[in-house]
Amino acid sequence: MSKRHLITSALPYANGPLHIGHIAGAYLPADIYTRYLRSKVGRENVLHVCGSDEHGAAISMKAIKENRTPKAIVDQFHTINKKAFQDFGIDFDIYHRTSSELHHKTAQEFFLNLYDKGVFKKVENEQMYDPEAKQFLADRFIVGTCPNCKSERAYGDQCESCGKTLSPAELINPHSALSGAQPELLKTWHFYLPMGDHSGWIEEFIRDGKLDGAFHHETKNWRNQVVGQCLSWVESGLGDRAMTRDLDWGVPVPIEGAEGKALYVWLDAPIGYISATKQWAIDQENPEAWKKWWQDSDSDLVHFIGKDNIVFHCIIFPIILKEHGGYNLPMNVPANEFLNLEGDKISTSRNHAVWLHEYLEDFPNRKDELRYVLTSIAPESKDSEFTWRDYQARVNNELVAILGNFVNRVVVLTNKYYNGLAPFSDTDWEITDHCLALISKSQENIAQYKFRDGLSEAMNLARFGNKFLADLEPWKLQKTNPDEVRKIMFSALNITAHLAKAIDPYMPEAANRIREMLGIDPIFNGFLDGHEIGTAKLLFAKVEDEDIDHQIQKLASAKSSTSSPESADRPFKPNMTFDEFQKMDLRIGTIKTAEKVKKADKLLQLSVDMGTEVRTIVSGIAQHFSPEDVIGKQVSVLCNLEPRKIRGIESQGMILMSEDNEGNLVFISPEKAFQSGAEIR
RNA sequence: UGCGGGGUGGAGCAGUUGGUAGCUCGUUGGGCUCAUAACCCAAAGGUCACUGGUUCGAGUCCAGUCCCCGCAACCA
Repeated sequence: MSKRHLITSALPYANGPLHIGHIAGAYLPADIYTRYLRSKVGRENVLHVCGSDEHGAAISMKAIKENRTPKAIVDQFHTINKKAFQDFGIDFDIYHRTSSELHHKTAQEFFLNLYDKGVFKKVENEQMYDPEAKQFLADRFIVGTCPNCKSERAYGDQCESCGKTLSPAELINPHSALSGAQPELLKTWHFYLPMGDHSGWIEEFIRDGKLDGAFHHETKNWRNQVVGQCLSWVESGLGDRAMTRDLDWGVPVPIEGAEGKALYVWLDAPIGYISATKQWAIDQENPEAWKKWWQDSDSDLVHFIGKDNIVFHCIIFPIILKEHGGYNLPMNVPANEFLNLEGDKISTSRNHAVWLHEYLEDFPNRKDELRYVLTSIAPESKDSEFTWRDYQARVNNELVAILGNFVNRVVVLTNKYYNGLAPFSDTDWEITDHCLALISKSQENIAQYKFRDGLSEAMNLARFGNKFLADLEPWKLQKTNPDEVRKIMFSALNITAHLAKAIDPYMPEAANRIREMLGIDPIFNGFLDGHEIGTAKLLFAKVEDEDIDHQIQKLASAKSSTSSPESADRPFKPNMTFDEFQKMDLRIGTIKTAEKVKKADKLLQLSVDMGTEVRTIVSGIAQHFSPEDVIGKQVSVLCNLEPRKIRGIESQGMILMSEDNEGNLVFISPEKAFQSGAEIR
């Protein structure tokens, strides 16, 4: 009986659509791995689960900002993303969601199990509460004066001026970053996971691949960045981590007296893999079937994720699974690095992204082209980059010229010489063995999570085919030795059939089209005498310059257009009184000196001549202007802003700037040279 | 500055336990014409970021320096 394989793909967060970075990072490698395994050990022994992650403060905040309900937001993106995955052909057995009742129940059961075992520490503390927004505030959402250095810009978790770690209660004059209201200190309590208690076995698990002293997995197949990041966490000491939040959007903590508390989203989300499996089992009308995937020792668990998720999947979730007991721990967590786009990182807020659903619209019937390119450049060991020119080059020079062309020549020749009836001959074992060797090399690479290498081995089969034809030149021999040509074409057809198998996990549609042309099934045992093949159809079409130009333009205009989510919605602020306006002391100043502030990328320290005095002002413009650029410039200065220490330097005012949608900055300057200190009214 | 990852021919990347530096694309020359001006062959092109060290021998190990990316911080 075959081993079973349970594959999970990171649950996409349901607050936005999917882009190519998500696909290249987790879903495409997971899909390739799944397809490979299904062909190897049978469909019934492989399960691939995923779903929307729909909880957490970020969705809650987005809902408040957009004046919608959290449910409306997650419904919207769950639907969009589910459809995009389907259209792209990611082979999930189920795409579930964490807002479902089944998930809530599952997560609560999990929590209770650990709670009863005393795994959590209940810690009482006082936490800031925003009476206007009516919610507890995360530490980062509280601003106040640092008790240590008196900086007024300290956050609830840390003061950036002196670097001291703080708790919100220590802040002097704290206020909410949400509403600006004075937060109240209310008593609350939370359950914490003392991760430090587990660091011993976690370290052994990550470093040596051992669990409870016994062999668990091969560490050499784990990626550097995964092992490195986990060990660095362990070495710097695992702390206590709160597993509950004071939040009304999430899985309620199922304990009496815990009303208004929800499970921490990172506790709840990975359990989503389990509840997804349960839902799948229910859909199969075999509700207990999920257990064999999660609990049988002959089932392998693999998590596909991006690098931002590493510690949650390699440290926190394993602790939870092990403490619960009876669950398998991951055999591998092949986390990818990040994919950049046209020289810049992908950014949802700046709309610098290639959205999956838009690609599918703009390039209909070209899923495999994107799968090919994203696999070729997958950020397996370091960040990599997608450019549209590269996409075009890879499709035209590799997919079209090497793969598509080879298949086309074979099918065209067979039709031409034999009227579509495959010539029958003895199997050339040298050729066949070579094909099988390439296929197994390709598959070994997949098994070791080296998808780029595996794809390249599959492509080598097409290269081998082209060379085979060029070396033997059947089109020349046909006139003098047609018998020999029959042998050659029989082999060429066999190579093509093997090629379909080799590319199947990577490009399932192209593989199917090859099989259709050859008239064969996925399980192929050689051509029989009298086998009929179909007519030649092009596997891939060239990508034209204008398509690429269009995409590049689209990216450029997306960056500056108001369609970006950040800039689209910038309503005017409420009216104020003339008195309030008069409180502002705005004047013209002239920049005399400028220098970069040490240890801060973005800060310039300026001295500004205000006529009667010279002021020191620290401004966050270092990435846009060098000191030489700004010396001598006349600018608008807000003079009576409360002085503030930034990086230890007191800033005595604020330079007024304007910023466009691309993030470019300009000074607000007088239209001609003017007297320093002149008032602006 | 803290943590992690990385710096290899024009571009994108491999280089396992140290032993003549590889792959894909591009470039140049040639061949072929069955094929989506596709395919095949050949060539040019690298002091493996830098500096020291260990070694008979280092891209590969050790130390230091510089640079890039992500996270963190900063952006009054």
